[in-house]
Amino acid sequence: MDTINQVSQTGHEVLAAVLGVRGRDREKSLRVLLWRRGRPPQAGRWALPGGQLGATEDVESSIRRQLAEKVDVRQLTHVEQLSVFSAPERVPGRRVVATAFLGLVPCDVDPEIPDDTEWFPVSALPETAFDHGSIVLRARDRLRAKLSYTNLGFALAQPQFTMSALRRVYSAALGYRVSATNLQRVLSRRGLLEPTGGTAPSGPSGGRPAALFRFTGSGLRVTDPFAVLRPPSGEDVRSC
Amino acid sequence: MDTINQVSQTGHEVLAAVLGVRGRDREKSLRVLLWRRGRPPQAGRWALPGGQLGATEDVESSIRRQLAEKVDVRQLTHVEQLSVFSAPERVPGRRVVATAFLGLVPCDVDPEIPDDTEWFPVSALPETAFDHGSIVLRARDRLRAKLSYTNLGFALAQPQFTMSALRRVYSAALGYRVSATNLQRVLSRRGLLEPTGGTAPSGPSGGRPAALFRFTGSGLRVTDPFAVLRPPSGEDVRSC
DNA sequence: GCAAAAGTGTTTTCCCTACACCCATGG
DNA sequence: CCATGGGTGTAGGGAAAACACTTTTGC
Repeated sequence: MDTINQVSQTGHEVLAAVLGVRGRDREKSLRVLLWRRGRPPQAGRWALPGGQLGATEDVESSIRRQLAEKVDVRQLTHVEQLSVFSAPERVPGRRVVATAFLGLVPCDVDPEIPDDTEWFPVSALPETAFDHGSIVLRARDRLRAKLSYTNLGFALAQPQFTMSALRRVYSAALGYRVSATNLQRVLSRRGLLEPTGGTAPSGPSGGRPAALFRFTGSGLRVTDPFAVLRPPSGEDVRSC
Repeated sequence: MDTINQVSQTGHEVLAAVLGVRGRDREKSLRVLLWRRGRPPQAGRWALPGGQLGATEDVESSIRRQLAEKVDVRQLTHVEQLSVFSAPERVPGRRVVATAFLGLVPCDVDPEIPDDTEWFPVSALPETAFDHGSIVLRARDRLRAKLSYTNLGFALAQPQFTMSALRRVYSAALGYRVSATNLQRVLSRRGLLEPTGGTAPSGPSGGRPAALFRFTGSGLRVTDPFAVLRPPSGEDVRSC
C-alpha cells in the first residue's frame, strides 16, 4: 500500500493515431502516420506522433500543438480522445501515462511530412514502439464504428467528391465493399449529402460523367442515436 | 513555448461516477454516489470518489482499488473509462489531470456506504466540487447510449427480475417510458434474456404471477455493431 | 452502335413499435 | 366474476440491402 501510494514522478504524454485513406486505386487503404525513432529507447521502431503534456495546456490543445509540427493543422478535420494507456511498464524504465487520440485527415492532398515519417497501412503495421500498435487498432475500431452512426465520413473525404470516390474511401476505412448506390441513399436520407451542381469529367474509357457532392456541415453529428429502445413517439428524452 | 514545455509537477488522479438505479417505486431514478468534502478546497461540496494514481498500478486497477473503500467491489458490475479531464485550472492551485470512469452497480442491494457519502439523482445534483458535475453527465450519456446497442443492462439489473422490474430500471436510466413488451422482444431476439423458470408472487391486488428472467452472461457485448452500412451478406469484415 | 460508368426505380427483407387480445391470480 | 397485472399475437411502418434497369458519356 505504501509503495502504491508513494509520490512518484509520473510523466504525462499525448499521442495521436492520425488516420487517412491514402494510395492510388487498388492500393487505396486506411493508413496511419508513423514516425521513426532515431534514438534509444527502441531506436528504429515506428512511433505515434506526440509528446509531453505542457503545464498550461489541456490534452487536446497539446496534441493539436504537437501535430502541427508533423501535419498541417488545417488538414486535421477531426480530433477526438480515445483512451488513457497507463500500464506501469508501458514505457520501460520510467512511468509515463499516455492520453491517446484519434486524428483524421482528408484523402485528397498529401500534406508535407517530415523525412522520418511515413504512412503505413493499418493492416500492415511495421514494428511499432511501446504500446503504439494497440493504440492504432483502437483508433481504427473507433473510426469504423462512428462511420456507421455519425457523419464522420466528412473528415475522410475531399471537399468535393463523386459517389464512387466516396465509396472507395468508405470501403478502405471499413475494410469491406460498400455499394455506392446504398451509400448515397443512406447519407442523403440523413441529410448529410448535398450536390454541388458540378460534374466530374468521364474517364478515358467513357462513361457518364459523375455528379459532384459535398457534405453538409463539418462538425461531428450523431445521426443514429437510438438503434433500438427509442423514446415513445411524442415523448421526449427528459434532460435527466 | 518555454512555459508550455517546462517540466512541471503534474499530478494524476482517477475518479469514478458510480451510477445505479435507486429508490422505491415512483421515486426510482438514476443516481450517482457522491462524497462530501470535509476540508478545503471546496469543503462542503460533493465530489466523485477517487484519488491519486499509484506508481505501480494502471488507471483501472487504481479506480477499482479506491472504490473498494467506498463501495463493495463485488457490487461493481461494470467499469469503463470515460475520458481525461485536463483543463489546466480544473483544480485551482495545482495541476491535476483526471482519468474519469463510469462504474455501475445493480439495483437490488444497497451496499454499505460511509457516512459522508450519499446517492443523488443525476437529475438533481447538489453543488459539486471542481468539474465533477460534468463528469457525471458524461457518464449518464455513455450509459444511455450503450443501453441501446449493447447488453449493458445486465450491470444495472438484479440477478433475477421480472420484466416489469427491468422495465422500471431501463426507464429510470434512459429517462423515458420503456414498454415491457418491446423490451422483452428486443432483449430476447438478441439472446440476452433467459427465463429462470421461477415466478414472482402476485401483488396484494392480485394479477398474474410474473415469470423471472436473468441475463445470459455478464460481460459487455456489443449487440448492434452496424446500425447501417453493414458488410455485404457473405462478406466478412477484413481484420484490417 | 457498343462498352463503360453513373444514377434511379423497385423489390425484398428485416426489425421495431404499437396495440389488441388472452392468461392467471386475489379478493 | 371482476379487477389487476402479466404475457402473446399481430398489424403497420420504416429503413436498408440487393438488383434490375435507364441514362450519359467516349470511342
